[in-house]
Parts: sequence; structure tokens; C-alpha cells
Amino acid sequence: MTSNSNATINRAALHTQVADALRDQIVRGDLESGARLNEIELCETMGISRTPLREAIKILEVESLIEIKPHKGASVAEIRIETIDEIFQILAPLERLALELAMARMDDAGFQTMQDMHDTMIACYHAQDREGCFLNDVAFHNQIVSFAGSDVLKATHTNLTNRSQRGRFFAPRFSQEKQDEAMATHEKLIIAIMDRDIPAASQIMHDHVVRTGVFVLDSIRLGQEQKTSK
Amino acid sequence: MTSNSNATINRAALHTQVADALRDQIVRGDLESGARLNEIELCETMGISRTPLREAIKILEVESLIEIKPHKGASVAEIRIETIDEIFQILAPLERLALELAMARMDDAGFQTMQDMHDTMIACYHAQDREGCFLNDVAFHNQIVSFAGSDVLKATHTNLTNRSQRGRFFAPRFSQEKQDEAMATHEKLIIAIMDRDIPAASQIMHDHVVRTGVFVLDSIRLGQEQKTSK
DNA sequence: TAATGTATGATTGCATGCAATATAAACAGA
DNA sequence: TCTGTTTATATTGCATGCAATCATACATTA
Repeated sequence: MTSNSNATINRAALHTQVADALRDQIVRGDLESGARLNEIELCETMGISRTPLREAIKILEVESLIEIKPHKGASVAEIRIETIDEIFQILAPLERLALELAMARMDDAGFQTMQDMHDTMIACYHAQDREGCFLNDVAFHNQIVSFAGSDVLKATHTNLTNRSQRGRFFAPRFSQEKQDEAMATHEKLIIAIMDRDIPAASQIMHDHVVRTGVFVLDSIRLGQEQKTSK
Repeated sequence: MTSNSNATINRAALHTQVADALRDQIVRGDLESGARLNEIELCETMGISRTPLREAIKILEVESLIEIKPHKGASVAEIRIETIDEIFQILAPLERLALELAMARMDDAGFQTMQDMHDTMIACYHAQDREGCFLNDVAFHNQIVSFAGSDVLKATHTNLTNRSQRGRFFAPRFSQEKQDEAMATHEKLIIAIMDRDIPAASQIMHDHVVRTGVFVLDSIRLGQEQKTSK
């Protein structure tokens, strides 16, 4: 046993832990859009007092994951279709920038990492593992942003993807056709990356993100039609 | 006198007012980088209790304007030269996007507004009013982002410019030469805008922001050299 | 009956008190 | 003198209490 027992885990302040936990629940879809956040109720559930909870709520409001109406309380931010659209519009040039920066900095090991991650995703694709595909795709894009070496870009990107991923849970899966297209694009992308062709890779990435946004929006609209036609 | 006396002003929660006030002081440079924020001291100054202050501090931490070290306290975030660099790298594609979206949406009145704002800035330039020049330049860029009609873009942009503007207060003014170059670029920009030439305007905007970043970084480096050589 | 006013309960907003932690100052031993 | 330890003080972190506000139901009046 190391010198660190579980007493040392609590280095993070309570409000941080609470914010992390709530953020996770919101992004994962466990807490639905519009869900009311009753302070006393939540406090009892989490076994804490209202002060750190209220601080956590303020944090998540800045991240646009929670809405606070004065004297009325907090609720999980409603996620509008226009917002998802706006997020992908921004993500496209940001991920393009990330890729340009990353390719300018990466060493051979970095490029190999990208190739490996791509291969892992492709393996999921061939195994019909859609969840694995999604997770590896997210990891692939995150890795590129990390390799870019810009803390500001990383933080901005994380905030935007946190919000965009919320859309995933009220949208049906992509059609096989769209899935195939996305994979084909990724194939072209990794080739351009391994070729060290920054302009080509940059353009592919931008268009890929825009296209992903279109797919997500279509899925959401489809989901909404299915709901209303019931 | 209207029906609203000053009793109705307090609709905003205390923590919001406090956050706004602190943000303003940090962005304006009244609170210097690294300045310690003693809770009790600040509370007495502002005439409030610690609870809303602490909530405000959490808000500004998410905005990267304040750093909190657990059990050690909050301080105004140190602004590093690399951070300013990263911010302008991101602002360039974001403002390009903003201009593209804005030009696709603006009506003739919108275009006229842009022309008017440009003229106002040029007037300041000819009057050797550097402060006016700066403020009108900021307003010009903000107006474009507003016209883009994307709340997400607007919020992201506001956060980034808040942070970048902090650099202004520890950097010497631009040289006349750089000032001239910036104005010339603005002239080309407004012409492309009024021509409804989106690709041209888009490119000019992107390069203009990148160039502004270079200017700001050069100024900061110059300022640091002057300090250390004293 | 519709509209307005009033009272009650629930919930949030803010202030304060106590506990936990970090900084420093004082001190003891080598 | 230096180093390690202890003690004191200041400051933050968290919990709780009270005040302000809002929502609901009910009562009153036109």
C-alpha cells in the first residue's frame, strides 16, 4: 500500500467535485434538458450542504450547461437545434486550426499515435461496434486538439464538444450510409495526415466537421418528427 | 421621471453584479495580474458577505480570469504571452467565420452600420485619437460578431477578447507604422465588405486578426525588454 | 363567474459561524 | 547558525440560519 490512503483523494474542493459530477450527468444525458435542480433535494442526494452545490451550479451556468433564473432556481439548459448548429459551425474552423497546429508540432511518434487511433476506430467500424466507433472518433479528435498544444484551444473545444454531445442522446443513430461516408472521410483524412500534407488534411477536417454537424442536425430533426408523428 | 425608481434595479443577483464588477476591473487592468483576492477584504470593500463573492470568484475562474488554489485563495490569473498568442490564433478563424455569417445575413442597413462604424474609427485615426481608435476598432469587430447571429460564437468571442484585452495594459502602444498598416487593412476590409465580396473580406479579416496578434505580441515583448533593461 | 387580493408553503439568496488548512513565528536541539 | 518542530494566526471551505421571493390555493368583490 502506498502512503496515500483514500484520505488524500479529497484534494479537489467539494464544489469542483460536484460540478464535475453534474457536468458528467448532463453531458451523458442522465439529467435531461429542462430538468429542475432542487437545491435541498440534490444536497441530500449528494450528502453535502447547499454552499458547494450553489457554487457548482454557478460554474455550470458559465459553461452553458445550466440555466439559472433568479429566485426561481436552476435547471438543465434546454438545448436548441440552432445551438447545435452554431456549435458545429465553430468547431469546424477550430478543429481545422487544431490539426494545422498539431501537424506542425507532432513528431513521428505523434503521427503514429494518430494512425493507431484511426486503426482502432476502423476496427470498431468493421466489427459493427457503433458505440466503440463513436468513442474512438471522439478520442481521435480530442487527441488532435491536445497535440495542437494550445490550452486555450483545448478548453474552448472541450466546452463546445460537451454541449454538442448532449444532442447525441435525443437523436437516432446515423444511417449506415452516413456512417460509411464518415468513415470514408476519416480514411482520406488519415492519409493526408500521414502524408504530412497540411493544406489537404486541414481542408478535409473542416469539411468533415461541417458534414458531421449536418448529420447530427438531420438526426435530431428526424427524431423530432418521429416523436410528433406518434 | 419614469415609473421605475432605483428600487427595481436590483433584479440581478448579487453574485452576478460582483462578477461583472470584478471582470470589468480585471479586463480594464485595474486589478493586476497575480493580485491576491482576499475574501474578507473584498467583502468589506464591496459591502457584501462572502457567499456571493465566492460564487462570483468561481464564475471568473471558469472564464480563466481568476485562478483558485484550494485553501490558498484566489488571485487574478497571470496572463502569459503564450496565452495571448493562442487567443489570437483562435480569434482569427472565429472572426473570419463571424464575418462570413454576418455578410450572409446583413441587410443594407447592416452594411451601412458597418460603413458608419468604420468611418467613425477613421475619423479618430485622423484626429490622432488613439484611445478612440482602439475603442471603435473593438466596437467594429464586436458588431460583426453580433451581426453573425450566433449566440455561441458571441459568447466564445467575448470570453477570448476579454482575456486578450488584458494584454493591452502591459504593452506599449503600437508604433505609428503598425497603426498605419492596421488602418490600411481596415480600409481594404470595409471595401470588400461593401462590395459584398465574402471570400475577399473573409480572407482579409483572418489575416488582419493574425497580424493584430503579431503586433500585440511584439508590443508585449518590447515592453518586457524595456522593463528588464532598466 | 371573472378578476383581483391575500395568506400560506416552498425555495432561493445572502449572512454568519465553525471547522479545516495553510502561513508565520517562535522555539528547541544539534 | 541551521534545521526541524511546535504553536499561533490568518484565511479558506463548508454548514446552517434567517430573510426575501415566488407559486399556489383560497377568499373576496364587482
